[in-house]
Amino acid sequence: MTPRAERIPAEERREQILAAATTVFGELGYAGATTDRVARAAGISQPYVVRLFGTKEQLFLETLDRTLARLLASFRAALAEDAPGDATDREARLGAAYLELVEDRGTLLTLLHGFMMGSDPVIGPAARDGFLQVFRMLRDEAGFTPEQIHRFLADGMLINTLLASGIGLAAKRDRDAADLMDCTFGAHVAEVLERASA
Amino acid sequence: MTPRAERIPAEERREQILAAATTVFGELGYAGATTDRVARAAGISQPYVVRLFGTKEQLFLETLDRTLARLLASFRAALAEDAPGDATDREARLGAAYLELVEDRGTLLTLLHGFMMGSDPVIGPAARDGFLQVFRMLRDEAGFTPEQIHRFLADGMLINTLLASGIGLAAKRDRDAADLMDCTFGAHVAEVLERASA
DNA sequence: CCCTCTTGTAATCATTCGATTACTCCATTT
DNA sequence: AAATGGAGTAATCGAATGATTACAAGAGGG
Repeated sequence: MTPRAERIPAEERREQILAAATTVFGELGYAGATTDRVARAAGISQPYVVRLFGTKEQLFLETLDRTLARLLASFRAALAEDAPGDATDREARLGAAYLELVEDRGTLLTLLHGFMMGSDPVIGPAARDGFLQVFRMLRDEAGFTPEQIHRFLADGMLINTLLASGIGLAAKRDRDAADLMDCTFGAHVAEVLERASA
Repeated sequence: MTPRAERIPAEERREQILAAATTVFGELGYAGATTDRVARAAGISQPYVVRLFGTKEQLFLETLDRTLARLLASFRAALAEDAPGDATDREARLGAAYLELVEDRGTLLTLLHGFMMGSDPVIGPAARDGFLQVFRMLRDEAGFTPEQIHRFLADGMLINTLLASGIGLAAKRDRDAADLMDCTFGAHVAEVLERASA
């Protein structure tokens, strides 16, 4: 039949699909997402997604790689800003970089869904390796102390979880939910989280 | 055909199924788990699981309730120990209670998988409500300060994520993985995590 | 002894989903 | 103008899965 989608170079189309997949996998997880939903989000047909990536598993792996690369790139950019080399200052800059990533819900949620798949024989190792890349970055490139690493990762995971649970939506009606977000991160971060949940 | 499974009162059988479901959902998540795997883990047939719980969704909701109840009960028991009422001391006792829960991988992982389902119209609200119950407990019953709540939840989520990712397995072979666990939680907690991942 | 209720299964159904196949359309080349 | 190859889809297939149905087997009561 007449192709509805514009004809676009395969390389560019792959990138569109990966962007769509980041959103869909972030929202529904690996098992919950379907190749058809990714295809619709990318504006093309389901078989084409499969043809360009081989399998759903491979699509997820490439999506995971892409989100991890974005995370690391964002951190490295924050570290590269010309600023005093103080460790506390670097911590603040990385924190700000993380908060900017929250704006693109899909990136952080896809990463988190990857971490949750530890028992998968293929995705599990890939996700663990990604986690370790982040760890090494904080240790070797950011020069964080163990305690700084601990705090940074813990705060990140809490943000991820609150984001994934969609508690920002509840915060508009539920007083306790709003309290929780203010309480755990202060008004500024809470506002970012709430905005991203909408 | 001759029933292989022993005849057991329905109420008791439900509890067995919920225990099995906690393990299976914790490992595979809601979408990734099948009613058949839960049934096999409980030693009965798949249709019987469906009959006793109606739908897979309902089974997950009840499993979630059960895990949340266990978490809260464990915390309340820790708070009830006769000991000086100091807030820092309560924090330590709740932390120890949490670490004990890690031993039963399924409980914490099922909760975490529930939190990840924020976009589900039925499970999402239930999971958010569960999160808020924990929050209110820390605030009202444990008397935690906002900063204490923040730290406690953040550490919990990091533990959950490391547990889910199965990084304890990698720690045996990968030096960085072992470093990560030691680094973020100190040798004691790292050992618990490693044991629970096996 | 029969009746009935509870516990449980085998068989099967309908749907969903990932994947495959065979095709169309269009641009470029020769 | 015919040939080639890349971009894309419709149709369909097979496996998996949640759910339904119909049935079996034992326990207890009258």
